Amino acid sequence: MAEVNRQICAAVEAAEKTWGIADLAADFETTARAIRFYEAEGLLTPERAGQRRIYSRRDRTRLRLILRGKRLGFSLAEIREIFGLYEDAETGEAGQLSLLLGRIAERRAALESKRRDLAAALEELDEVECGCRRRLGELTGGKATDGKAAR
Amino acid sequence: MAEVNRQICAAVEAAEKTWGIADLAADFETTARAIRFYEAEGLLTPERAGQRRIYSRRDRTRLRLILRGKRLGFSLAEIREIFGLYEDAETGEAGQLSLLLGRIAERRAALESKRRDLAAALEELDEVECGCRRRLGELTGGKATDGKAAR
DNA sequence: ATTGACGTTTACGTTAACGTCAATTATGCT
DNA sequence: AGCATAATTGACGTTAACGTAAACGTCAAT
Repeated sequence: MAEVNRQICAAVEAAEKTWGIADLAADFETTARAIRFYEAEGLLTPERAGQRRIYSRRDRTRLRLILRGKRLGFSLAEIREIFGLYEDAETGEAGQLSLLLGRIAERRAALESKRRDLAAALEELDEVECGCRRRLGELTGGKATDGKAAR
Repeated sequence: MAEVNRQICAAVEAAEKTWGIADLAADFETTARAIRFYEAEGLLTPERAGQRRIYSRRDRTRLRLILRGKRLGFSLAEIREIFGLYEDAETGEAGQLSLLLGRIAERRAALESKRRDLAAALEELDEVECGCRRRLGELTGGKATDGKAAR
């Protein structure tokens, strides 16, 4: 039994580094519950050592993509779709590949639309900050130090 | 009666253009229900003509901000907070204004973090597309090297 | 043999952001 | 005046994305 475990450990170490679910949760600042949920949604497929989940470097990459997608406002369903797209890009047949390029173009359009939204938001924030600084200058400048008359 | 209506119309036109809830829903590709919900959440405060809601240009701007925020993955609570920030920038006292600059900096950090996420996502999409095109080229163009590729 | 730390499954609870439907007004048109 | 159309309120339903709790397994160290 312990013999078998040592063999497995050796094999795993030789093959690749792995992590437990708590490690992932800590490293990515999420929870074990969330990670299991993503698995239930088909977004992660970790190995098993008996009952326990064993996460590889590939699983970590996936999780990073999931969380990034979430931060960008994508639903798990959309993220799953994107993963399918990534998958197809590697395994797809020629007939599907040109179709795939279309889906990739859609994704790109969605992302660039989001980029425009982001740029607009940043720009407006700039304006707000400018107005805020100007107002601050008026309020404090007109009281004690009367150096420059903002107008 | 028609006379009164004409007067009202004239007054309204002179003052500012307005819209009904259905107009807004159509223009922004959302629903009346959602718009009412945003109001209930304190994100919109349209005028009233008796029962009915009357939306000004300012309300439209607000709604645009709301929807953009949502597309960027912000919750309505966060959006409400941002609105409060915008509000304070105009009405705030000097003591609050420097505090406000801090909150603005936080917002900016959040947005730029999101921009990095976005850039990374676009970059990876590029890689996927490259791989996809390469594969497509191999499958349709090159059949000399069919050692393990084709079936 | 027990304890304690971690992990698992199952199941029900929760929150955000609306959708849906019903019952009422209000408005515009004829 | 009468009717269709549109808007409002209120109530309940729904979906996504987990949280939370219970009950159990496992393994190393005491």
